[in-house]
Amino acid sequence: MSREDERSDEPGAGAPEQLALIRETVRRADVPRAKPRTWRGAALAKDLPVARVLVNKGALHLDQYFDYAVTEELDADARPGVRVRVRFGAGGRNVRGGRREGGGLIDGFLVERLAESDYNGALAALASVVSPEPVLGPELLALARAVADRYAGSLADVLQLAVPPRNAQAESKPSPGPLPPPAPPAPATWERYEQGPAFLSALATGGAPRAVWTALPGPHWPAEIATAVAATLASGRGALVVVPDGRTAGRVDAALTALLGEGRHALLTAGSGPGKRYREWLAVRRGSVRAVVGTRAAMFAPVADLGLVVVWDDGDSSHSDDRAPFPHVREVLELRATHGRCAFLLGGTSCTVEAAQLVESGWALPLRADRAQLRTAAPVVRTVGDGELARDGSARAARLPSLAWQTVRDGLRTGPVLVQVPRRGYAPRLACERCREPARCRHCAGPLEAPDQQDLNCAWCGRAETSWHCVACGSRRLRAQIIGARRTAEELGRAFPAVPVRTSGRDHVLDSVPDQPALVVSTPGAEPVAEGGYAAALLLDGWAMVGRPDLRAGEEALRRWTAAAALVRGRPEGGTVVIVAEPTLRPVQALVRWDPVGHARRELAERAELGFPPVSRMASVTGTPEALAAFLAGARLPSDAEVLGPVPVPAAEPGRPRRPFEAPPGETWERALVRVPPGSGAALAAALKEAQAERMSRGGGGAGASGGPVRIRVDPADIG
DNA sequence: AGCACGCCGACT
DNA sequence: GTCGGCGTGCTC
Repeated sequence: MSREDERSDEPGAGAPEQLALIRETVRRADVPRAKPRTWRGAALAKDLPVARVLVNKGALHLDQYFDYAVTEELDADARPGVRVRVRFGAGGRNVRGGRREGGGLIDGFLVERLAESDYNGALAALASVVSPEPVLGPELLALARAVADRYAGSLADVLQLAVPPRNAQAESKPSPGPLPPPAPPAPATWERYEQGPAFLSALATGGAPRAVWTALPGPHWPAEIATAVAATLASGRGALVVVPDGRTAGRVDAALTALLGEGRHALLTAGSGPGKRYREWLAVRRGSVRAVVGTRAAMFAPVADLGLVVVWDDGDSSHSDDRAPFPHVREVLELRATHGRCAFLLGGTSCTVEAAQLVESGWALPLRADRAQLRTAAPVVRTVGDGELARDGSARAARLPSLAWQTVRDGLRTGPVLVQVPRRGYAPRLACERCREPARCRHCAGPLEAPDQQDLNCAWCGRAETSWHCVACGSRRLRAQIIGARRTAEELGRAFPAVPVRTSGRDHVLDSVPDQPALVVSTPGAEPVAEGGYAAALLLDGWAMVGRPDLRAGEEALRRWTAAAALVRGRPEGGTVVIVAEPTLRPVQALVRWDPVGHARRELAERAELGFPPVSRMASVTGTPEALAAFLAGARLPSDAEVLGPVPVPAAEPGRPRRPFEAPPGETWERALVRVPPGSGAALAAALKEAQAERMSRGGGGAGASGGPVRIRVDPADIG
């Protein structure tokens, strides 16, 4: 392959002159088409001799197809969807003596075979077909295209996330034949939801319902997801389930196996290793497995005849990919449901603002249980606020209010008790000292910060605030919120010396704990499942959660609290939750009433009023001040776009690895936010992509005179 | 992004 | 006459 290419310019080879001739000819404007005839003497494929190739390079101005000539030798293997290698790069031009070299071998995907090319020049030949396995089908290509457009990213970048790296061993093994569709499953615990059985029968009969499902607390949701998958399989279609982490994937996997047996579904998680994962992916791609459960990369899984997509717990941050262009599972599955005409199920024990918006806009219908069902499934929730803590003298001494104390003691008589403690490293947010209203900028409503503990600045637009007062109560005093709960958990352990203490956290996550008295101390998200449900839970991270400097702080707090509380036994079995947090706080009230949907809807209404995502759409643009200024000056943003900032972004600390949107150590970068009203999101993404493409091709892209590259992120996660 | 072309001044 | 500086533009 490549050896042949490099040798072809040796003296005496007849082809170079001929090639030069062809090139001279096609460069003239009166010869519009390049019709490849020969390549270094090698005959071209007789039928459809042009291969349209997506070159695997992320740069945006390269976000286009390139045509290559298909030699007769590669004709049979060079089918649409296969991985190919091509020569790409400058130097492929007509050098002295008509030789052609340079431009390294680069990977790509063959997208299409054509009779002729619309390129005004001579085509280079396909260097090789990496493997005849077609990995990029038309549906996956269309999806990747839509995701790239949605996020102002390049197709190549998205495909890097969507198509796993090749493993020759996995390809050499044939996948087993597909099993016939199973019988439709019984609704089982779906009966607890008013629309549950109707939703299942719509799936089983080939329908495409869309639902936002507020799952009842308790252990049934993995089986409920499995039942929805089984109903879809019964209709002869495939199904895809995406969950936040491998542990959760394991639970849904077990539920699917229990319901459907082995061989009907694939588990796509990083935990299974690249070889096994690629083998499973291939089984899906080849149509021998019709159902998939996996973590976020599985959102692109090429399930044949997709009939249902499911995302569980869409508020979990790991649903957001950490590589460009940072697609979010919920958004990608929305695209799949819309384009592929398939059913959509978004489930969780809590409710994100985005999920509430899907219902509000009429795109999806709510799938909820009535209050009676909820009262059976949910534990009792009690609060202990600052006031009570202060009044309760003995509590202050023990650093734990007596209600919490009693709840733990009583719970330990009948089973394990969960204690949720905050993780380290939450930056405090400024709020009104009296009423806890977050301190916001009066111009753009961004969060206020006090970087030097002295002056107030807006984290979004950078404007200084010199005379802040609370918009809710008029107070002029601010407080930064602080924590002290980890020690409390340690003290609890000492107070019950006869009871074993188990911990679950970042580097040591427990899957489950037995149904025996124990104190289980866990950070949010790492809570083990208790086999018979927890007897009680103590949520000690109230302030840390609500005080995070993030737009989603309230929603995120409620999500983590409900996730922990959902592991506790229901009210009839005596399940009790105590949360140490101010009972007037909105997410605390929502937990007590177990009303995550109401909370999300209120947040949504506020976001709409303030012009926040997801009602409006935002994108961040980051780079050196010069690069950012040049980019914003050159971009043809939609007329309704509003630019906030720029503000300086913190540089990375020299020691630690750089986070995605930090400046390199020692450099000063800035960030601007661009926001558009509902309906202009696509126009914004297109404008940003166009401006980036123009910039890359003109300014040389690199650290040239134009000030270096800028980074674009649609739906930035960290907007304060 | 790479990378080669090409137009310029200094060298054998 | 030829080497190599970097500014400019293209990649099927």
